[in-house]
Amino acid sequence: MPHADRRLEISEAAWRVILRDGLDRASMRAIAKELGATMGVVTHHFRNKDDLMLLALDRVIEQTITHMQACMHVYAGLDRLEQMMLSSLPLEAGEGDGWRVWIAFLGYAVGREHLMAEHRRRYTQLSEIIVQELKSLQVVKLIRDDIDLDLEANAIIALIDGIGTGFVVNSSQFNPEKQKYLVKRYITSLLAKS
Amino acid sequence: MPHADRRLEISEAAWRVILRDGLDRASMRAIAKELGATMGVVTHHFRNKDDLMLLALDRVIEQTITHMQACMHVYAGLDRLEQMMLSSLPLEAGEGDGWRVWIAFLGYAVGREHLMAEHRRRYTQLSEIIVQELKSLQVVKLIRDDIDLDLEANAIIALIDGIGTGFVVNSSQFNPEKQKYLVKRYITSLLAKS
DNA sequence: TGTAAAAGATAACAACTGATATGTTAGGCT
DNA sequence: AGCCTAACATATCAGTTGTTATCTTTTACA
Repeated sequence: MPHADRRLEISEAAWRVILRDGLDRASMRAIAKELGATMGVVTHHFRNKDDLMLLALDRVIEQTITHMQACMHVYAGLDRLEQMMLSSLPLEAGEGDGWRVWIAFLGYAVGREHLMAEHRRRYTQLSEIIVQELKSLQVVKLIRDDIDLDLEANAIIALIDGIGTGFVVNSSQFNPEKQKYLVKRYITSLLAKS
Repeated sequence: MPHADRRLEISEAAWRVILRDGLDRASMRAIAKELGATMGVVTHHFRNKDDLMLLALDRVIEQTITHMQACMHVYAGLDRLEQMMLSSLPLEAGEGDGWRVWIAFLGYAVGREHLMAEHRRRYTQLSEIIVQELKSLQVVKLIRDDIDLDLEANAIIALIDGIGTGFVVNSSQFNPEKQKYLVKRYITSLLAKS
């Protein structure tokens, strides 16, 4: 495997082309040009285009999960759940790029079962993390004990996805405060009655 | 403008190609072949490819809104809000196709501001309908009067989007009962205290 | 310093794209 | 019948795509 750093640079150039021109116009030539190089660089570091796109896609979700797990080490209890949810959202301006690329790839996966399976794999992975988080909150009786953990985890992902999608379509409708409010309100609905 | 019926047939063929092969592989030749005809049919009824895609996209959202407004005439009160939300969801098997095509187009709109603006237009339209519905429920004191209507409408759309997206990625996680449960639970959180 | 491998550049390829021009057929109207 | 227009078919165009092979340059190491 050639130097991983160069591969990352190329995948970042791919991101920029996708964001500027669209995923279907992110040809290997356009990506090389964005990088300020020729096609030879791209073909030397990637077997084929699918190989390149797979890395670009991986970096979207890996970034999310990494960011999320970083928050998990800092916080605890209900704060941790809140931060996990907030860390995925496009709170600050410019953080919408990850969401835009992700949506481009999700749309690209329609009609490509193997790519959709990759998305499904990541969804399941994310769901398991949240289930475990909810379970630990249930053990210490911070949230209700009659919660269907699997369903609740999927509902949380649905809420985050919905907000992220809404932000991509119309960023003005979800400023950071509104995003935080929706997350906090959701968590409140899970609290154990005291 | 040539016969509208034929244009609809072509746009339906486009849907089938998009669902089977992906949006970026829905070439005019592939669509014509799916229709059982040649390119001449497509070029005769559509100015260019954008014209075709615009119609295919319009039919996604128009279908949703039509379906929603049909429910609005039948039900009333809180039931009406519930039905409005449920009517957009992929409750029955095969109803996910609309969602799949919509997601394909949303991903396609990344990097194409004029297409994203079209999505934004529809989002706003949908939001206004829901705001009006919530307002009428507030007037008759069925839901709390301290609700930020704009934010709440966007939150409802976010929930629906999230569920729809989750269904497209992994249809097994949201069977009809779970979808209904999430919608009902959400509506419950809006109820006026009695 | 010499050399082998990695990195990159260039060129060519067949396949496919959207657009367009032109040829052919069918149906309605006078 | 004659004619005209919509509907469709066919062919061709330049441009772009991913892939591959073959060059040149740079880098690392002995």
